[in-house]
Amino acid sequence: MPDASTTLADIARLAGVSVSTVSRALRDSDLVNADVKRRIKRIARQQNYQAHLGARNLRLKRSSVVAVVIPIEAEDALTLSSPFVLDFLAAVGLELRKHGYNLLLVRQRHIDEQLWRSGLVDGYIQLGLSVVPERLKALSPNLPLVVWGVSLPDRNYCTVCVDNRHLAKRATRHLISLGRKRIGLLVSDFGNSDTESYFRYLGYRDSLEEAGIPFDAALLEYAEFDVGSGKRAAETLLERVPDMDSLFSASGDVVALAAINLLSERGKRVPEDVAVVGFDNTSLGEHLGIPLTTTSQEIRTKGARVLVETLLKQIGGEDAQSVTVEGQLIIRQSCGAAHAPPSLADKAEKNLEA
Amino acid sequence: MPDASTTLADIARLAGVSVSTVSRALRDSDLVNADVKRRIKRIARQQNYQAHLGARNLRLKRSSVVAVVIPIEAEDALTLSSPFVLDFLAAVGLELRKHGYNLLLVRQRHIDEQLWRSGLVDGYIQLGLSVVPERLKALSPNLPLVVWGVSLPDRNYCTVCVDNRHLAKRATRHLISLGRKRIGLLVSDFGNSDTESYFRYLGYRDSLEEAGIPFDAALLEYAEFDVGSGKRAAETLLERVPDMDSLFSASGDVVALAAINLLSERGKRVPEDVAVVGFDNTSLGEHLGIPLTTTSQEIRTKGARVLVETLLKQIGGEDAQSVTVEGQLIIRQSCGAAHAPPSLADKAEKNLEA
DNA sequence: TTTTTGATTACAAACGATTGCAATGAATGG
DNA sequence: CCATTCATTGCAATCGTTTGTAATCAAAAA
Repeated sequence: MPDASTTLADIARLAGVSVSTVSRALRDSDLVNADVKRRIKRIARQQNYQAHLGARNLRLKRSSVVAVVIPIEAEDALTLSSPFVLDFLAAVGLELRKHGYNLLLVRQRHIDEQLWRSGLVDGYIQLGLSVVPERLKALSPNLPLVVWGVSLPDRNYCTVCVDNRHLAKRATRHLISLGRKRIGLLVSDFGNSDTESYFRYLGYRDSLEEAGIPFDAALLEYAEFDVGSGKRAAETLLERVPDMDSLFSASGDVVALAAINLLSERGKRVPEDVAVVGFDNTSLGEHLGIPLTTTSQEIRTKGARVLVETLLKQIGGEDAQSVTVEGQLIIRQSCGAAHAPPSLADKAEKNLEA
Repeated sequence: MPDASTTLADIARLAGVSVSTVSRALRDSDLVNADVKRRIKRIARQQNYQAHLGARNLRLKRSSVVAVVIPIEAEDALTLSSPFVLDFLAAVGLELRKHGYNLLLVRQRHIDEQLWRSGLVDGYIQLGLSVVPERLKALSPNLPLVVWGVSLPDRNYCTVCVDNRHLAKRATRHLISLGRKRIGLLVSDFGNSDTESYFRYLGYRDSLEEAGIPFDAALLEYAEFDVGSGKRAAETLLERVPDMDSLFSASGDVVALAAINLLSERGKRVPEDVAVVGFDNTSLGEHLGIPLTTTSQEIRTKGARVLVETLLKQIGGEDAQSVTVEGQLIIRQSCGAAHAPPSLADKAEKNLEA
C-alpha cells in the first residue's frame, strides 16, 4: 500500500508526454526518441519511480513468484524437521532470485491449486514426496511443478533429485569396505514405495547383496527426521541387536547425531565399536562431535540450480524432463576412515564400484 | 499463468448477467436478488471459479503478502544460522496465514524498499537487528515494518521481542543460585549496542553485580550462532580460563551443544564440572545429549502472534507500539538441577528475584 | 392514472502497467 | 509540388477485479 507512490501517469505528466511513451522509454524501447528517453529516465530517477509489479504482472499474465512447499508433519507441529529444509530454502531462494523470481513459503498442509489458479504464483517447487503433486497435476495438468524427492516412472509430474538408491548403496558399501557386517539402518517410511526412504532402503539392501551379506530385518528401525525420533530408534535398535557394528542413518545427520549420542551413553565408542554414516551433509554433522561421514544431495550446488531451471522451463511452456543429479559420499571420521585422505577413500570406493 | 482460467466475465456470460452482478453475488452483497445469487454461485462452483488475486489486489491496493526478512551472514553463505530461524519462519508463517496473508521469504542482503514500493508486499517482518530497517523507514516512513530483535527507544521503527537483558539475567542468576562463580559467556557482537547480543551481555553483568561477583572480561568469548563458531569459542575460552565452572551461551542452543561437546573432549563433565545454559529452546537442545537448560523467546506461542498483530495494525493504518513479550527460563539437566522439579527450581529462582 | 418508492441490475470508471495500431509531421524522392 | 517513407508519438484496448452511480421496472401510494 505505498500511499504516495509515483506511477507512469505522474511521470508522463511531468515529462509532458503520454503514458505509453514513458512505459516504452523506461523499458528501453527504440520506438522512442533518444533525447526524450533520456529526459524521461532522468525524471523517473528523480521521482524515485518504481514500477508496480502487481499491475505489470496482471497485464503480462504472470506473477514472478514461485511457491516452495515444505512438509510439516502435523497441523500443530511448528518445527520444520531437519536442517536440510533450511539448506533447501536458502539454496532455492538464491537460485530463484537469480532469475527474477521471489519465493513464497507454503506448508504442505495448506497447498492446493488455488494458489496457482489465483495467479499468485507461477509454479510450485515441492520438497519431498506426498500425495499432493499427483492430485494437483490431475486437476491442472499444465501447472508448472517440480518435486524434489524420488523419481517415479509412472508419475504425471516432474522430479529433480539425487539417486537415493545409489547414494545409499555407496554409503553402505563404504561401511562394508571397512569390514563392517552388522549394519543398522535408521530409515523413515520405507514401507511406502513413493518415498526417498524406500529407495535408500533399497540401496542398503543392494549393497548387502553385492557383498553377499544376508539381510537381517532386525537391523532395520524406523526413524523420522528429528532428534527425538532418532534417539528412540537407536535405543530400540541397540537393545535388539547388541552386536551391531555400524549404523547408517538414512533419515539425515540429525538422527545420526542423536544415535551417536545414544551410543556413547550406552558405552559404545564411535567409530571403534560402531561406525556411523549420516545423510544430507549438514553443518551440524560436520562440526558437532566426531566429524560425520555422510552423503550430500548437492542441493546447494547443482541441486537447486537444476530444480529451478526445470521449473522455469515449464513456466516458459516447454515440457521438462525429470533429472537425477549426482550425489556425493563425504568421508569423515565417524566411520573410522579418518586417516585416509578423502580423495583416496573415495578412490577406493570407486574401485570397488567398478 | 493459468491458461484456461475462468473469470468473472465467463460466469457473467453463462448466467446472462453483468460482471458486476457476478462480483457482488460472489462476495455476498445484498444488492443482488437471492435467487440470482444462488444461481451465480452454483455456476461459479461448477466452473471451479477462482478469483484472480492479482487483479483483486490491484484494485484494492494491497497484496496480501508479507516479506519475512532473515539474516544471512555473507553473500555466498547459504546456510541460515540457527534452528531458531526455522522455528521463527514456521511460527510466523502460520500466524500470517490465519489472517489471510502469505509469506515471502527474503534474505537481508536482498532487501530494500523496492519490494514494498512495487506493491509486491504489504509490509516487512525482519528477524534480527541490522542497519536495514532504520534506512528503510527513513526512506519510506509509513512502510509497515516490525523487527524482532531488541527494543531501542530512539528508533523510528517498531519492535517486538523478549526482554533479552532480563532473560539473560535470569539465566545467569540460575547458574549463580547453583553455586557457580566462574561463568563463561559466549556471545555474538556484544560490542554493538543495537544487538540482542549486547543486551544479553548486559543481563549477564546485571546478574553478576546483583550477586556481588566481580566481572572478568576473560570469561567473555565471541561466538556466532553456528556450530563451528561455538566450538572454536568454547575452546579458546577453556584454554584461557581452565577453572571455568559454568557457561552461558547467549548465541543459542547450537553453540551450547558445540561447547558441551568440546568440554567433553577436554575431559570436563557437564554439568558436574561445567554447568551449561543455552538460548532459544530448540528441539536439538532438548533431545541431543544431556537435556539443555535454556531460555525460550516464546516465538511459537506469544511471539509470532504479537509480531503479526503489530504488523497488521500498521498495515491497517494505525500506528503500533513496540511490545516486549515475556520469555521463559527452561530448566533441564545441563546445569545440574535435574532432580529439582522444574516448578520448584522456577520458584526458587523467582524468590531470589523478589 | 400519475408519482413515488424500492429492489435489482447494468454501465463505466477505476487500479497501473503494456502494446498493437493509427496518426502526426518532417524528410526524402520523383 | 506531390507522394512516399520513416521516425516518433498518442490513443485505446487489455489484464480481472471492485464499486459508485445511473437506469430499469414493478408495486405501492396519491
